[in-house]
Amino acid sequence: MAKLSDVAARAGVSVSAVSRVLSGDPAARVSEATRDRVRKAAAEVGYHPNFAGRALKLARTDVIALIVPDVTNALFTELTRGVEDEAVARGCVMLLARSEDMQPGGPMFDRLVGEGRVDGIVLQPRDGADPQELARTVGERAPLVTIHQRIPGASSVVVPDELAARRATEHLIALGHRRIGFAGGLAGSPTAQRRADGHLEALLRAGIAAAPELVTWRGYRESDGRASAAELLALPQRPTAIVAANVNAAIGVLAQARAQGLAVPRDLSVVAIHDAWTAEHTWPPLTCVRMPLYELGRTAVATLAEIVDGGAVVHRSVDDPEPVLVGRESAAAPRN
Amino acid sequence: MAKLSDVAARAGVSVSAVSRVLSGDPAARVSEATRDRVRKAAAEVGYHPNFAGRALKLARTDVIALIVPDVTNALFTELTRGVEDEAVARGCVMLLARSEDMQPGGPMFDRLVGEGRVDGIVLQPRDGADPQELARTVGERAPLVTIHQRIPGASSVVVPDELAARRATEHLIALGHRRIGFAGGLAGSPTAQRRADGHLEALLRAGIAAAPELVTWRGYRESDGRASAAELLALPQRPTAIVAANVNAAIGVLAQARAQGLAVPRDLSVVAIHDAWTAEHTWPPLTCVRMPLYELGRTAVATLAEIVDGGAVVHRSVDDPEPVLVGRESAAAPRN
DNA sequence: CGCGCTTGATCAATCGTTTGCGCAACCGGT
DNA sequence: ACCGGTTGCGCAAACGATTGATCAAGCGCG
Repeated sequence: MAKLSDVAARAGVSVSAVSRVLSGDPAARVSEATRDRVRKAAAEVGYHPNFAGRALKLARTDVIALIVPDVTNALFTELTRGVEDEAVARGCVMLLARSEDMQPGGPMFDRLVGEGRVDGIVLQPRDGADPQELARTVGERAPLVTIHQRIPGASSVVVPDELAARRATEHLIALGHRRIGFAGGLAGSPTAQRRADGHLEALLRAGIAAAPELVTWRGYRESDGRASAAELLALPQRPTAIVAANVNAAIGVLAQARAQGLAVPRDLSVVAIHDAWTAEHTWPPLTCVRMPLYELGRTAVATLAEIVDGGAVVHRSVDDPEPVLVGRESAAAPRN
Repeated sequence: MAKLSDVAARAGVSVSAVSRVLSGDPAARVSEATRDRVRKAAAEVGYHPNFAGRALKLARTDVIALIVPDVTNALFTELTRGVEDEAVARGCVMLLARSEDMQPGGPMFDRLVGEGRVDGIVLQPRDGADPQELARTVGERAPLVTIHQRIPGASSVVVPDELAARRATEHLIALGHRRIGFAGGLAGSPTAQRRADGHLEALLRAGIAAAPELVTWRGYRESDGRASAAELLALPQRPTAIVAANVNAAIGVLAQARAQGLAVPRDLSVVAIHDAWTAEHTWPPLTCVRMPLYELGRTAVATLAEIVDGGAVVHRSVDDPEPVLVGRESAAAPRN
């Protein structure tokens, strides 16, 4: 692999000159003729600055880690794209990690931050993770931006969960539903709380009395959604519609409905919060409220960059674009 | 962040001594007393060797990249786990590459290999990728192990595609099916070829005449499976069962069957090659042939390590555990 | 007592890059 | 011709870890 001194020799100048030219410092005093020769030589030998040498000198790796609970979750496609696009735009490479492996305090995590392999971390904590502990194990050791959730001392970025849930419920109300179940996330989870709030707000605005038994707190996974649906559909007076707080949970809701012989949307309407490509392939295709996850990813990286550069802790909500309803076929008017 | 000299100062020895103790070289001549003091001091200051310094000196980063066409594909969960486990076992960090940019030839890829950020690459080429071109853009620039597919000059690791397909078809034959469709992968793809071969082999062994119109070559995605099913189910004499060469395609097959009002498995049996958690949540849950993808991942990394250490190009097949049929509810005896 | 050998530890060079500083050469103005 | 001010470039010192070379003791042995 070509190094700086190779380029220097080829161009007949010193390594410092080459470094200055290639780093593109306009304040550097190098003649245009030399610049040309250097650039030409660099191109000829296919020079790329050695990562280790650079990182050692600059105390910076231009690597940021994105840690999510499960990389194969279709929901993370958009988030990941956003993170990566913004990272690339800032000249960084993204290191994608599964949080099972990257448990703060775990061996891999120690290597990442302890050995200085990354400049900063964008973390989406697992539901149920302890914020205090995360603050200790992560926040104190590396620049950190959390997603969906705040932890003490770290910046955070969220999406308008409450508004999205409200939109979902309002859509069902507009279709004529009055008894609407809510298949929510885990009780402790901040997003679960916000989404439940949004749902209740919609009911309130429509003058519909909220019934506690119509709200479950089981989680965002497929099996959680299925359990939620089983609970809601076992109610004496069955809901005619269910808002699933997560698109994966919604898939579980569909499965449970099918298992009970209920046709969607004829017997039960379903609206999910979040959109993902999987929602197009369910039966019926899921009506969703799409969240600005791509922008969430970009904003997270931008925020992280501020922290790395010494900026203050900040909390942002990504409100543009707004959550928008994507109508497919899982929601219809109730069959009186 | 604590460095070697900090530990040295605290233990009252030189940096070289510390380095030798901490690197665990048994040949190093250091007294047991000093070793203890060094280890104690290192633990006290929480020393982790600086990545950049180490990489610079050793010309090695202990990072391997796993490049797959699409990280959110549920199929990659197992593969990724295998790769990561083996990487960790060998003291490496796995860099999971997602974007189109990371694909060979993209700008990020150039940074990865050009800047020496990774020691080697485990690559699952996209279907339809040109082997010659990959050999040029990747194989010549970094140690490389490919998955599922060979490219010139690089080691490769595969799973027994042919056997798996044979098992799938044999299962349907055992259930009594005689007219069996095969929803295959892209025509040029080596795995598609091997799986189709296995399917035909099963028919041959059972003395069933193969009909070319019962084999499609559309690809592994959901939409491909759907198109394949549409094609097969439009045949004058409809197959009573379909083997989907990929679990994602199988989901598409289910969707198409449903769209045509066919009940699975009453009107149509479906068996998929590969297993993934998504297969448990379809309707009906998919009968699959599970492939040793976790072991594939581990073997790929082990093979890559050999190459990095100067080993010769080698081609392996992961045959343990064998492909095994996971019976769920999408396959049954044909009606009448 | 001196020699060779082993043991325990330090010195210093090295990896590739960046960057503050110094040093010529050259400019225009007196 | 002299001189302050620029311009163009190279020298050399970091950054943190590894490792061959080196060196001072200590020991056994004749």
